[in-house]
Amino acid sequence: MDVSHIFDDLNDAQREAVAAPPGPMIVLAGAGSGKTRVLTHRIAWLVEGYQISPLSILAVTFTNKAAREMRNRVERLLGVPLGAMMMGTFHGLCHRILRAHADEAGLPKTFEIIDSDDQYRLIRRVLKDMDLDEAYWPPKQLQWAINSHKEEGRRASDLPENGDFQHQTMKRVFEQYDKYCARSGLVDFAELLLRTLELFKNNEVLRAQYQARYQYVLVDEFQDTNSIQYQWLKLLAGERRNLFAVGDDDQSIYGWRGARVENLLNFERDYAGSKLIRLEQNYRSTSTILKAANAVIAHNSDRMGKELWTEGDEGEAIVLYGASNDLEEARYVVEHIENWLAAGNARDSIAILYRSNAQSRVFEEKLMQAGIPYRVYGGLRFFERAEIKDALAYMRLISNLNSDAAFERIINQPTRGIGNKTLEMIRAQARAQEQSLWLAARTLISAQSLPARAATAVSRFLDLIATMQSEIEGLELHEQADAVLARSGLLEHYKKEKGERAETRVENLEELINATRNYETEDEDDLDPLSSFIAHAALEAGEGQAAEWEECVQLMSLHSAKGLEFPLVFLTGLEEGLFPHQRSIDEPGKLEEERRLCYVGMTRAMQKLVISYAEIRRLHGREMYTQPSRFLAEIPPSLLHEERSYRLHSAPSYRQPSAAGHSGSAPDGLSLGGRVKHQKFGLGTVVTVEGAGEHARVLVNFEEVGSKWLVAAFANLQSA
DNA sequence: GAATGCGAAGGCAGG
DNA sequence: CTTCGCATTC
Repeated sequence: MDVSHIFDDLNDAQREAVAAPPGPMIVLAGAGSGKTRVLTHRIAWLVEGYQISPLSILAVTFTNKAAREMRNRVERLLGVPLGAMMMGTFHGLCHRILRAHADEAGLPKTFEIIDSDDQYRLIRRVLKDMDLDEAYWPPKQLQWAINSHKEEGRRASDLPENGDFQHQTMKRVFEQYDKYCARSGLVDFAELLLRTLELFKNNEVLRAQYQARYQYVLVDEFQDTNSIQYQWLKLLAGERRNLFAVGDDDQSIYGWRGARVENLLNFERDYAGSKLIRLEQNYRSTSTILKAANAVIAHNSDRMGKELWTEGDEGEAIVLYGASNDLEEARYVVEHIENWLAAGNARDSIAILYRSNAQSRVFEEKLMQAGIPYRVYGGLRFFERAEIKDALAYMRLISNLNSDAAFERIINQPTRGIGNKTLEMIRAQARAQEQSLWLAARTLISAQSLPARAATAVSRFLDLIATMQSEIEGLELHEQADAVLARSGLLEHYKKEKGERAETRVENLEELINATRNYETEDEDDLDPLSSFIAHAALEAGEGQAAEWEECVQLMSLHSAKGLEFPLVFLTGLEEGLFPHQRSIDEPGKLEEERRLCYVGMTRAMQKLVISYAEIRRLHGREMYTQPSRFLAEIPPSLLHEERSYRLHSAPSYRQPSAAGHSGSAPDGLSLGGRVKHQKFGLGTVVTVEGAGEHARVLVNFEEVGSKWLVAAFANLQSA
């Protein structure tokens, strides 16, 4: 048998990983070391070399995009379609399993997936029902807490009974929230995973069935798995222990989302005799870029150890640009882009990376002025837009009348004379009877307990939904969508609205019909097309903008850049407080994650890397003095070519991040993160410095009394 | 009940 | 600087 097409273009380490005998195995794959190649070739080798049926292989990824790409590449390698081979995201796979075994999992057949926005609304609803003040119980925090618990495999009933008041309340909200979900058949993202894990844990028959089916399990981006995902994988792999995990501890950047790098270390402990292979040869970047990235990441402790190298050229020095302010930073970046383009390079060879999405605006303005097409990743995705969510809510309600989230969203959208008062009565009824809003509304109408006007409006609405439900039955999916948009009055409502925004909304709605037309129901789904599409919309939020194939400069956050590569990369906003982010500075663990983020950013660059920072940055509508990021001082100076804006006030200070670098402008001795002592307030940390000289104000976070704004000239702060 | 205007609060990363 | 809830007015 000729298997040369599988092994020929692999290096030794890659070949060793691909050809390894079945059994537990970790591939520690550095950035640009051919991770996806190893995964795809491994699958090809299992199929051709070991004659494993593709149906016995399960490949798990984190994004739909990665799953699609893997499938395509394996198909190309093997030259045959993979058909029903299981490849997908954790969430997508769990969704399928739960659909197939809704009964066993204790879910209604028609359960629907809610995204984080729906979840947020729902939690606020619960808080209101429980008479809790949002000011004291921030819904965002509760949402975060609930999700974290679920990601660790804890349910409300697992929380201790005897915590303090805060924990007690948290527990109650959690309980109420889950009750609400159960009542309306809602499943959030974390629940999707937890439910499936519990199903496997508690149902031996089912577990055995899946273990028998998936004899080989492969995971991509293993460092991003959370606690239950890892348990899930272990359960599936079972006694056979054929778990092939690919990951990179240095690229673990989703700790805030529950990801556990420790899983990489636990793997070796849990699977005695497991094999570990390092891929350290990089095929992406110049040696200069790699040396710099290696130097930065070396400042982290708790690494599994890995150093990238390349046979490639040294390449150009990394440019480090110190700008006087954020506008100037953007000006420089755009100027640099113009030169690069003038040299004959393509626009899509360029990426501008930043820590937080808010930073994109300045770059957008300057690019627009220069007439350079660009594309911003992130931000509002297609299926997250208000008008699309409205349209989907109609579809959701039609396919599941008990969907309260959908009901609330559209009962008065477009306005049909049902106000808060009426809605509140329906809610009260629903709460009292523990039934869905739909049922509650019906009850109220038949009991004639609503005012005449409201009753007419509500029964009109109920009739509308019921009529639509019967009208669209049996139609093609896109005809259903079309009918829903027309009958609901949504399209008309947005058409009547004036302004540019309304126009894009109408366009988006039309795009939604296109999306339904192109949507192909997944093979093994036994759902009706409409429900299938709704689930698809929740699981895959879609691109930030409708696909424009014009060649564009790419703007994106560091997080969304993971897995991508560009000849020219701008790594911007390297300032203390921004990158590393303020909320990460005090905790060593979080700081290391920021450093990994920096490493991810640097290793995106193939030929040229430009790093920049600004001395003054406008943030949240305030001008702030900033200090160069500590990460800059971690790059060997010999690899850098420094350029600076002539307007800079002071000598470069990034070499000593802790020293007061702005003696000319910032008040003496006060630097961000510096420890100070105030006569009355005691010890504290400088959080923000604003203004200069006599007018300088500082925000100090005091240990005893919290944050206070002080005028530096009068505060008489001593450095401590 | 709907439209408009005001003040307070929140502000990171992503599926 | 924005968004969102709330109160006021129509």
